[in-house]
Amino acid sequence: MSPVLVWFRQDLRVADNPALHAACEAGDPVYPLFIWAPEEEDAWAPASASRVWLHHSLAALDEALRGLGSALTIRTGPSLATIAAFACEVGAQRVYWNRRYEPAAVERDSALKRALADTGIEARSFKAALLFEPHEVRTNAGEPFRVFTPFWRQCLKQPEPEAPLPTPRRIPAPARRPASRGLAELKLLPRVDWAGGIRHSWRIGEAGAREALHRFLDEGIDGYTQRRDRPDLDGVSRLSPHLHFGEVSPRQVWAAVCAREREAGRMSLSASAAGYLRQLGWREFAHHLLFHFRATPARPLREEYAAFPWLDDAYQLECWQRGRTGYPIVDAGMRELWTTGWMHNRVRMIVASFLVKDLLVHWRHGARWFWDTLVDADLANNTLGWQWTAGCGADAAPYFRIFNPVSQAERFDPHGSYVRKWVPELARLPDRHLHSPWRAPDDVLAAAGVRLGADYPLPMVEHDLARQRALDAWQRMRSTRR
DNA sequence: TGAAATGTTGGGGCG
DNA sequence: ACGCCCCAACATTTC
Repeated sequence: MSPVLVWFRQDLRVADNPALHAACEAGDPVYPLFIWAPEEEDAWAPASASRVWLHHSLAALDEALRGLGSALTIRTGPSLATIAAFACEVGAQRVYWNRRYEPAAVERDSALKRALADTGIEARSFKAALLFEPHEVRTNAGEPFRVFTPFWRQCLKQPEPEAPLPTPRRIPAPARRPASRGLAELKLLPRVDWAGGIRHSWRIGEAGAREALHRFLDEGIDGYTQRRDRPDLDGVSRLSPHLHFGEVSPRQVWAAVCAREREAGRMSLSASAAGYLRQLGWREFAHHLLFHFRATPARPLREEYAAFPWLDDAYQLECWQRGRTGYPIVDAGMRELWTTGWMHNRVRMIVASFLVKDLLVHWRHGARWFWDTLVDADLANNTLGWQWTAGCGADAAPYFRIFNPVSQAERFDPHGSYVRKWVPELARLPDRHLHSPWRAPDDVLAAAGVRLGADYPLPMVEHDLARQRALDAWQRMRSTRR
């Protein structure tokens, strides 16, 4: 008998779980373990919305494990001491886990591996969260990639991602269940329950992830390239939180998309399927960048941007956070985020551009707010997204690419149904005035029951002026560099 | 995975 | 018939 610990982190699933699968192979007792150690995540411990998700996802994992004859043991950190004590307690000589790629996790895990080896415990880690390991994809010069397209081309030249592993038929259980903390003791749920919108918007856990994937394959993927930029339509997979917590693996998504294309009788991937897989590619790219450029959560990859003259007005930041900027598409997005823990990606770009360029608030404040409020908050994706918007990251939008919140709204929410859903006080405005109510004639506003400045704010900045101000600030940064 | 400013072209109205 | 202007449509440049 050689018991083995399986340390769960961001891989809260039983299907296609390499660490769990390997642990079950020999028939020795398996101890599924989760350790709550937020202080080990540097400044990026799971925040409010993520904790809600984590709570329910752990409950779902425990249930799935029980269905397989096992159960989840919950302990609190620090990780090293907890694992060492647990291994000693149950006589385990082996600890298996699936790899993470955040700087703090990488550092902690490798220290842990060494420390365990010193005490004669075998530690093995597995690839589970990504299709391609960040250190295995390199430019011809042996450097990490900084541009997405060549990165993804290189990935597609690699051997095809492995087929997903099956769920273990049974998880060998020890004779005696080890002591576990109760999930409630972790206090992941808020004391004042504001999380109803999140619970209502999602089915959290592995079964919910599978359901979302199949819904998307059945009714979403065919029109993906046409519909993916339309927040008013139901055109995206909404898999991001499930992927973040590892309730579904990118390998499973990859395999399911390819299988569906074969069923549809296609010889090669449709544009929509390829376009969707390319989005998984952005996720891979984000992890590649975070792994190789570890300071980027706090510092711009393009160092000249460290000198950018941000304004950082706390009141303006708060208007943005609360969805009271006076730009309907921005406010709709920020309110969708606050209510559901998620925002459509096109709208993320619009609100991010507004914060960083129209308000000149440092992208780190935006990144932090997203970190607190998104159920899919992911350090790699969040960092890439904000540095992309701010123009200071890898393959970033040039700084002068400034979104016009009105024309973006007119293009991507043409009938206004997205704005009407999240900014109901404007719902009765006609389409042509909905996205720019300050330009509506008084009688139109009156007929729609809107008093600007009372029912809905006036624009906090004038976009044309704000745009020019941002370009000026950028010029100033460029001249101080010399 | 922009937007605005500027330049070019070509059709039509008009004297 | 011709030159001229206007302007929309499209292309290019610039931020």
